[in-house]
Amino acid sequence: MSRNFTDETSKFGAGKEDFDLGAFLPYRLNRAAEMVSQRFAAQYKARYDMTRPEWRALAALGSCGRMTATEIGANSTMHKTKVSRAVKALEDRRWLKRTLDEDDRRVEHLELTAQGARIYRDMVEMARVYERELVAMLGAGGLKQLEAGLGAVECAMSPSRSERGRGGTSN
Amino acid sequence: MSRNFTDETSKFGAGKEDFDLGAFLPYRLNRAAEMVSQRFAAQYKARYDMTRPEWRALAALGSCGRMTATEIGANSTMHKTKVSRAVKALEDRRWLKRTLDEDDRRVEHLELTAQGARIYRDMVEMARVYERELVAMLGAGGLKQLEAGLGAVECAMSPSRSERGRGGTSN
DNA sequence: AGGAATTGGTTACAGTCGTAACGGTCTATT
DNA sequence: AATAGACCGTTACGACTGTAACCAATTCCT
Repeated sequence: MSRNFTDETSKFGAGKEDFDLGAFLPYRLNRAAEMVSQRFAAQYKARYDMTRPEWRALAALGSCGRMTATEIGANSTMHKTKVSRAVKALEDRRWLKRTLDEDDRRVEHLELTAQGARIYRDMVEMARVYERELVAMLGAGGLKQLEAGLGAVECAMSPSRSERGRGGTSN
Repeated sequence: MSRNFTDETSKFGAGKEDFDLGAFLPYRLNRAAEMVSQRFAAQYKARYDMTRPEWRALAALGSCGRMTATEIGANSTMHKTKVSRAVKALEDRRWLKRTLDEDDRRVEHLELTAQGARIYRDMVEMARVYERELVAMLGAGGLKQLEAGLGAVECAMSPSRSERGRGGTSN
């Protein structure tokens, strides 16, 4: 039949094939990210019925001032289509204004409207408050370690190793 | 019209309303998690055409040996429906066997088949290799900091604060 | 005993996502 | 000048997801 993990509800008799998903880095990272960003997402979803792509696009535009869709994608690591849809949603709410480039009529410059800028400022305030809460919960030490660890990941994963699956501006 | 972020492509003239998405913790965590788990997901997707929920369920079953769908959800933090679909997919490939509980006929006990266990062992090997790669890229220091930081997040977010949006076993 | 409430698990539905294909525009090569 | 290639942005399509509703079995309470 199967093998030796039949009556034991834990993993310690098998010796070699014990694997704890809860200790697996990708899993832990995902879970932490979900928990941390879900809380915030719930806030802006409740307040503005905004999706995460929309918030990212808004944030990019708010801080950079005027960009193309491609630039938003690069800045906030979102796929083309996600950006396209988010931009359309923001435009539908009149938070965003498109302007065709005169020299190159493929690109359109995106800019927040006055109302969009108001929302952005409010969102930034929410983000700051949330981050303060987060820092309070993490403690100064935890925060420092987390930031260092994230830095290491970002550094390790960026444009390095022999990428086999292609990089790009996906998800 | 709008405001004062019209001709500056960066953020330093506004003084107060500069906000860098790239420094925002939820965003950074998400990005790191995506990068780290995407690489691995690409591997098992290519090798076994497995989705992430399927891998999580397989991992839970492989290490715990015999559980109910609800237990899998709790162990791997997945929503009911995700577990249900993943279990069905695994069953369709004959990697998984269901058995109705005699005493309580609502619950079904799930167990890997011999073939499922083989796949699991292979996947665990892949996971270990990948984690070693990861550790090599992070460096011993980065790894330690990341784990400490993740620990802080896990500790801070678990069953604590006055949850306003309900917790649960979602995504 | 018997109805209400709870639990395990599935599924219809609407929303979201990425792939791939597309239309329109620009650039390079010939 | 004309054709091939690259690029910006959109969209049809299939795959995946969570919400809510559901069925069936069990437990709780009176």
